[in-house]
Amino acid sequence: MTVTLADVAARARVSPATVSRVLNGNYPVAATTRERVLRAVDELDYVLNGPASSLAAATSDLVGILVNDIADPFFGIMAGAAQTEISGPEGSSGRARGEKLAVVCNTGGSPQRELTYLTLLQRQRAAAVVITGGALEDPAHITAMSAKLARLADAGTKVVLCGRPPLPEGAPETRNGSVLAALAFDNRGGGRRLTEHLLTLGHRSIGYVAGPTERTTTRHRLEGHRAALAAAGVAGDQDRLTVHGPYTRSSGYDATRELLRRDPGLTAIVAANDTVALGACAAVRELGLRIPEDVSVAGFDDLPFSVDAVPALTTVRLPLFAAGARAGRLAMGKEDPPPGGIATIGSDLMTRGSTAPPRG
Amino acid sequence: MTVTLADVAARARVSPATVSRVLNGNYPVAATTRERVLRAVDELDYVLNGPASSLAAATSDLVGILVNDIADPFFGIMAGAAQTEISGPEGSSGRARGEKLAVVCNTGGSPQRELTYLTLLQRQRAAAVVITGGALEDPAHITAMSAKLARLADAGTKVVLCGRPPLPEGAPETRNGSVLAALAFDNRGGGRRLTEHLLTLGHRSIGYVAGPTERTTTRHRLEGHRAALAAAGVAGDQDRLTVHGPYTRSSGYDATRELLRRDPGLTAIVAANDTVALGACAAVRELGLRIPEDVSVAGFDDLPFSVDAVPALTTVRLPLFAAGARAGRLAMGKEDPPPGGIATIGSDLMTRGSTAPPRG
DNA sequence: TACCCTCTAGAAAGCGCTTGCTACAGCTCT
DNA sequence: AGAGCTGTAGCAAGCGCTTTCTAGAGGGTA
Repeated sequence: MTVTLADVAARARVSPATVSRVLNGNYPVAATTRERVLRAVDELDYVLNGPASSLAAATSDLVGILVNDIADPFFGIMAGAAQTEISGPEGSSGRARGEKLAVVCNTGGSPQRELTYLTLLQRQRAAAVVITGGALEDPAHITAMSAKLARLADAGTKVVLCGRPPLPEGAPETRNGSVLAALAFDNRGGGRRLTEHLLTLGHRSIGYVAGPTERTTTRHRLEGHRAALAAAGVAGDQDRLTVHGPYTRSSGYDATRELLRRDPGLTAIVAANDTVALGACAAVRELGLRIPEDVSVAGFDDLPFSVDAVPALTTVRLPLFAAGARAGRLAMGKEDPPPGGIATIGSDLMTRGSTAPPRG
Repeated sequence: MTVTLADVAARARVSPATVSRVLNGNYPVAATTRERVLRAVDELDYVLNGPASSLAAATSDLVGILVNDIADPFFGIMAGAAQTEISGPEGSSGRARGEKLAVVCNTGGSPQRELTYLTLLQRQRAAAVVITGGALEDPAHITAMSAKLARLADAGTKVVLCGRPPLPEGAPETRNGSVLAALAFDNRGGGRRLTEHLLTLGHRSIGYVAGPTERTTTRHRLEGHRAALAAAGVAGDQDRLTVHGPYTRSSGYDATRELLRRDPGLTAIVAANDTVALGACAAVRELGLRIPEDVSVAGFDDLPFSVDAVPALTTVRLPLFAAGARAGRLAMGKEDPPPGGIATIGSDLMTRGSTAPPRG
């Protein structure tokens, strides 16, 4: 049988209530008594029963972090940063006050799974939930998400969005009220500056390898791209110069071959993110073209490996770590939410070797 | 107030016991009754109280996956695969039987945090724990881990090691018995084959950028490397040709500069993993040397980006996804443990463009 | 018709903790 | 010296489920 609070109490010759209070540190206990209790805890190797504790206290110390793809450093960096803030600094004992169990849940980009995880976290009476990454723009899913988040908020769970725009405003109950804070990346602005950079270099025929359709991230980056083109008066059938696909290397590879097949005169390829850009580079090279002499290639996110690509990838840096950490602090109540609950996180254009003026 | 089982029972005009049985599906309930209950659940938007359920049933549906660095795809791939097996296929409702909440916990490589997470999971009465990645070879930590795992096992938590060698055998109670299965990568063999490949190409002066000391992964890969050298009769002060550092790009960069400073005649650099290799490549290039003409560079793991390095990285492929998935199945009891609870997972040498015969 | 199954459903006893309230010892204050 | 604090500790009532045991209904068998 596992050791219970009562066993510790018996050993320390106090009541269970006192043991509980020593462990929670939320009630005055005489130093000598505390000492005795802690010794008993150690001697018996007692570990609190989490479910019982959560049930009685009607709260839990679980904090969920939802990510679209755990194998993608884009999410890993944000999640890791958030987790650091939530779980406390390295070396903390796990017995301290305010310690939370930060866990990351991998939705695989599936809206269904996203909802499932939220339900499971609701079941566990999670203290907070951090949802990272772009959202699916399907009306049914948005409605379901809004309802689910509202219920979570009702139950006292703090909801923070990180790298995701706030919920669209809808019926009163589905308004953004259930979300403590939304930290949105400036994908539109980043996309625009990136394409402006290419335009400044002299490019006029630019292919775009977009992310999956119906995702906010995809749409915003693409909008920024097209806004830049429009502002520069670049005409052309943009739909023909755009191919959608998942955020994977092979998608970048396939899409780039397709784009260069459609229009061999392209002088630049903009990819949905760095991973996709890597695939694009591979495709360009395979066609016997040089980067950046024949074709410039650009990515987005500035993941760690991007600077090591050859040539180094021109991309848009997103402060993933800082954003994740901030989301973590918000979830822990260690930081005040931005005014209106919404903050836009800026992005930086990183100009590197993979982009250059087009030939002649 | 949130909706409780009793509310649902009242609405469906049955007893709470019946509702519980419908939800758990572990007791015969007449079809019409079940129908009525499920309708009530839907109408009230009822979500089970996890802590209460776990308390009463003395089990929980939490499964923890421990990783050393969540921002590293090495762990992300394994964790994602395991999670897929544990959480069920995409589209499952979360209400189905056998559904578990797979969560990943980021230890950041800190032994302290590793233990903390295990305690927290023990608190939650986790159904299973998957521990990924190499272990720290500190006697005190090994003892603490063994004791902790034994307690987890006692409490009915299944423990699976993935990409980590079995616990060293010690006192009876700390024997491997508490671990359901250990899936260990053949780091030694992979390291040996990699170096054999370089030796076959003709290299005799090989620098080694090792991982952090006191880690099983580091030691095994290095042992493989040295075994190959010894077998080929290559002499030399190997300690001088080895530099330790974390599994990061900058470590690879710094260590490589140091190695080439110590011995400018090196014709090859073997890195602890692909990320480190990327840093090594950057350093080599910065010194005005070409890869592979002047210096060959090799990595380990075959992470997705490695094939896109220029030149593509010669490395050792580890079946991360398959191993993670298998660990997940073992944790779920969907697969029988290997004989003796220990399985060694093979590795494949991937010969690519970053290695070539030395000059002259 | 009487008896014994088989099915379903309910009553109720916890699961191990938290916390509001009560108790009382030792002081301070008047 | 009596009243009123302050500081500690215990009592006991739940928290919302699960599950054992009990009970009644319907039906087959002798």
